[in-house]
Amino acid sequence: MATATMKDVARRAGVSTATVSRALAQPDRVSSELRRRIEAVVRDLDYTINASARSLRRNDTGMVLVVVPDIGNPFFSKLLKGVELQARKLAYAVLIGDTEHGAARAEVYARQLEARRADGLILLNGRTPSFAGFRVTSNAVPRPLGPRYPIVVVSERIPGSPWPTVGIDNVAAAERAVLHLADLGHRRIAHIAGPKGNILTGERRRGYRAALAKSGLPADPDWLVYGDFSIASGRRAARKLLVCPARPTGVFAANDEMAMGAIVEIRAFGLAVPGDVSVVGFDDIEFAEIFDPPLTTVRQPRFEMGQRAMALIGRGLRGEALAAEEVILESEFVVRASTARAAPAKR
Amino acid sequence: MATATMKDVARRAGVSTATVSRALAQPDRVSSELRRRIEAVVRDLDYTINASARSLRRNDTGMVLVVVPDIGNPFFSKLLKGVELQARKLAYAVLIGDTEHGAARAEVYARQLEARRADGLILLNGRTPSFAGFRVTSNAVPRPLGPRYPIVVVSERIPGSPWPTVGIDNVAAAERAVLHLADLGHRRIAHIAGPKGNILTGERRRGYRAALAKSGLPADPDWLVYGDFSIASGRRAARKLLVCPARPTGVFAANDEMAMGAIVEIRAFGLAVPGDVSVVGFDDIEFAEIFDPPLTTVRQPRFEMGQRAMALIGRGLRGEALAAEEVILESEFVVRASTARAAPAKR
DNA sequence: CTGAAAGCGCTTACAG
DNA sequence: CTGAAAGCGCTTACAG
Repeated sequence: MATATMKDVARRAGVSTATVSRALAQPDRVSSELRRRIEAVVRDLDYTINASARSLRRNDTGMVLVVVPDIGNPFFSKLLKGVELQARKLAYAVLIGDTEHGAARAEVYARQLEARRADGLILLNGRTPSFAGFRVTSNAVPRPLGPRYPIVVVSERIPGSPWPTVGIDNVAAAERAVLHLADLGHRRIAHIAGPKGNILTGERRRGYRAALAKSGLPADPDWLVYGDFSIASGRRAARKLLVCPARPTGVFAANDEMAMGAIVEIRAFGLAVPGDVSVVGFDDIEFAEIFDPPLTTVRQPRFEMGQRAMALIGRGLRGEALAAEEVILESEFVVRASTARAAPAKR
Repeated sequence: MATATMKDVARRAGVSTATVSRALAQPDRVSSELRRRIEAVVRDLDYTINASARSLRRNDTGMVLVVVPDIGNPFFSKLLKGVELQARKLAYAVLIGDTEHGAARAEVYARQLEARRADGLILLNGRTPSFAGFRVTSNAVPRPLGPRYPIVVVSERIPGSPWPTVGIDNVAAAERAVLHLADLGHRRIAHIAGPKGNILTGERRRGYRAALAKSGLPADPDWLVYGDFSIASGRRAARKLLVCPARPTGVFAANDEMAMGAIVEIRAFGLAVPGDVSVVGFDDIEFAEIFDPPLTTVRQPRFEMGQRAMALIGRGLRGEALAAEEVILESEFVVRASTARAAPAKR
């Protein structure tokens, strides 16, 4: 049995497809008698509109695409809920694409946008998709000059991009986290950074260095180790730090997962957290609070970040031009039990 | 500047749109000279096919929809990666819809399928969408008899549904978990169950009861508490259990988050885990291993579940009829440090 | 190997 | 308030 089309509905209701279309999209432009009749037939035939046909005709889709580097990361899932909520308010559906940290997948999803399968794009992966209106064509004419659809960047800033960005002040937040360790008397403070290419890595590392400089603390290159935001990489990083000639007593990790991994490894090494080593994370994911010890960390307003991003998309969708403004939301430093005063003996 | 269409490409390459279409979809059906010329123009104009137009014409979309009850739950995110991997192999893109445990959102997403925005559907939320070909129409003729697109159910079985289901044997896995506690000498074993309507809740509760019966252990109604799979609900449940007249020494939680929440609360109460109370979880999410204590739990082959589900969809997409078979994958019981022998004094 | 033409299922000015 | 008709951008038998 073939799916019913609008034509079937029209025939059965004894009206034109134009009227059916109106009855569904703008009910008050149709007499109430016809509307009722049409609605009955729609139910009867179990009619559902063909989204492709409507999209083709109206040149919009009612969908927004969100490109995420890793859907398994709790940081993103909460943010996505914010996007969803706002999208619902605006009557848009959200299409999520997981790039698994890869550029190839990111291109695949971005192409969905180019193919007009979505009306807007939220980028969480810090990459400019190659389409995005920047390509210089073979005859050296840069075209088109602007994107044809709203794009908003979240969390992982894309320097020089023409799109609005929603995020926090990572440098300041990182600096504050490290100053907290310094205030507690720690003088050998290490940093477990994110992956090297990542923009957040640079920003948080900058905050780390600034705090060391401000506090007059040394910056031993051994104390800077790179991870990839995973628990496993936090463990690996900690193993390196633990065998440093000058072992750090404070560690600032660029996210909570790496902080947790580090703590597990520090304890396996026979040291106490925070007794021997204090550890600070970043993000404040749900598990941070119930981890042992509960993690001192930087809380990002993840839900709000998602909401704001989608709200911006909504404005773009309504025809407003989106400037390259930066929306900087407040982060919050949350002190829990993974940090403590440095042991006097160690100083 | 308007987006280039196939017509623009055709004109500029001096061929018909038919040839452009072929050059893009079936390159070897076009002479290599033309193919090259067309490809150059495509690059030049930055042409991307209009997915709506193609979908409308070909009556397919190259997309598969996955309906998830909660994208923030690590159980699902890993499963989604399995879906993604397999989808990529089959050249399909994955559209994820988060229902946030609600029926309303589930309907919204399911409607996307009805509207032909996807070619197949993977249901992780244990609900039959109201469309799905089961509705009885107003004139009492049940139609259509079968779904018009492949549907696969994962994890949360839908009893009586005509679709293939991928999952584990939850009853057996739960029974095994509880027998583990019984074997350790625990005689007062509680269960933190999932939410009441959920199918998994019933299955795991059944396993719990079967194990008690087999071990000749009492089943105090006070020891059965319902949660909602969240950390917070695990904490609430533990608070109830801790004030039972006959306090349990073993707890089987229906997922890892609730187990973790319970452990936090048990410790806050002044008891040791596993010293005073042993706790078993379910799922083996990433955090289970680095939790303190590392969680004894049931490992579900999440990635494989996703892969298998998508593989089934793939077969359906190739025209094969999908039977209502159950694909039962092996789970694994993982013993870690959250369980220990019952204290003899307590017996 | 290539093109002319029909048609996928809608929406929307336009006319009445 | 309603309908006839054009057209959105593709694909694909069919003919050559």
